[in-house]
Amino acid sequence: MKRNSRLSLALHTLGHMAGDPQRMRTSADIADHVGTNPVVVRRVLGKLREAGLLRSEKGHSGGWRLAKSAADISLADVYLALDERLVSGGSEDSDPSRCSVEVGLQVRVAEVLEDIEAQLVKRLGETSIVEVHPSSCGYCEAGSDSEK
Amino acid sequence: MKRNSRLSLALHTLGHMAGDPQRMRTSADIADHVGTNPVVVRRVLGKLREAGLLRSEKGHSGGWRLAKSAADISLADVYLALDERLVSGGSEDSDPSRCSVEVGLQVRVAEVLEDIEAQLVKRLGETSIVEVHPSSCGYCEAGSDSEK
DNA sequence: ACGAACGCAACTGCAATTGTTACGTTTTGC
DNA sequence: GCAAAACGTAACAATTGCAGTTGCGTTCGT
Repeated sequence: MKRNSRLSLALHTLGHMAGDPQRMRTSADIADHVGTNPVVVRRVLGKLREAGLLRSEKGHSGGWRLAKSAADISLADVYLALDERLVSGGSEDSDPSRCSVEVGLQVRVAEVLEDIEAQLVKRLGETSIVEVHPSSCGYCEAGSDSEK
Repeated sequence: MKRNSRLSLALHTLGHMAGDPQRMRTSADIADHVGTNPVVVRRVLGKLREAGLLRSEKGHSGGWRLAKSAADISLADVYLALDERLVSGGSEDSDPSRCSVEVGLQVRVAEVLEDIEAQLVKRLGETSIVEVHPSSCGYCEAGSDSEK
C-alpha cells in the first residue's frame, strides 16, 4: 500500500529514537538505515517537526532528536502528523448534476469512514513509541559510531 | 481518494439496481450514467459477479442484473467484493535483513488495522443497498427506454 | 447471419509518490 | 575566517497505480 510508506518510515525512525533519545541522528544516517534518500527522510521528519514531535538542528553537528519524552508520543500522534486521512476529505461540492443515489451514498459512506477513522486514531493513541522498541536492537547498540 | 473510485461506481450502480431489480442494464448504459467507459464498468461489475452479487448475460439482449434480492446485499458485501483492504495485505515475508523495530511495528500496526477493518465491515454490513435508493429517481423512472 | 452485448488483453495517458540532484543557509570546529 | 557538515527547499526524473481506450474474440437473440 502506498499509504504505509511515509508512516512506516516515521514510525520506524521514532521507534529507534525512543530507544536512545539523546542520540542525534542525521538524515543521512536514517536514510541509510531505512534504505532511502536523505531528502525523503527530511520531508517526512519535517512533518513530525511541524507537529512538535521532533526537533532538528542545522550546522555541523546537527541532526534529529525527539522534541519530547518518548512515552508522550503515541502512534496516533505520528499518524495524525502526516495528515494522511482515510476519508476522501471534502470534495463535497454540491454539484447539481450528480444523481441522488450517488449523493446519498457518499454521505452514508463518509459517515462510516469518519467514525472508523476516529476509532483508528483512538486505538493508535493507546500505544506509545517506546512500546515498539525491543530491548535488543543492534542499530541502537551501535551507538554514535557511524560505521560506513 | 483513489480507493473510492471503484467502490463508488459499484455502490452507485447497485443502488439504482435496487430500485428496479428486473431491469437489465448494459455496461454502456451504466457507463454513460456514471460518466465513464463500458470496459471500466465491466471490470468493476465483474468483481461483483465473482462475489455472487450480480449476474451478467451475454448476447443481444444481455446486460447486468442483481443475482439476489437487493435486501440481501449490504454495503459490506460490495466493499469486500472489490477486495480493496485497508491493511497492506501480507507482504510479511520474513526478510532476515529487516530490523526488529520495523518488524515489531508492522505487526502492531497491522493488528490495529485488521481490527479497524473488521469494524468497518461490520458497520457497512448494517445497511443494505435498498436503503440508499431514494423514492424519486429520474434515472429509474426513465425505465427501459435508453434515450441517447 | 448479423447485430449487440460481454470477456479479455494490451496499450496509452494521467496523477501521485518517491527518488535524485542542486543549491542555499546555518552551525561547528579548527 | 573558513571549510566541512548538516538541514531546507525547490526542481526535475523515475516509478507506480489506475482510469481510460482500443481491439478482437465469443456468445447470444432476432
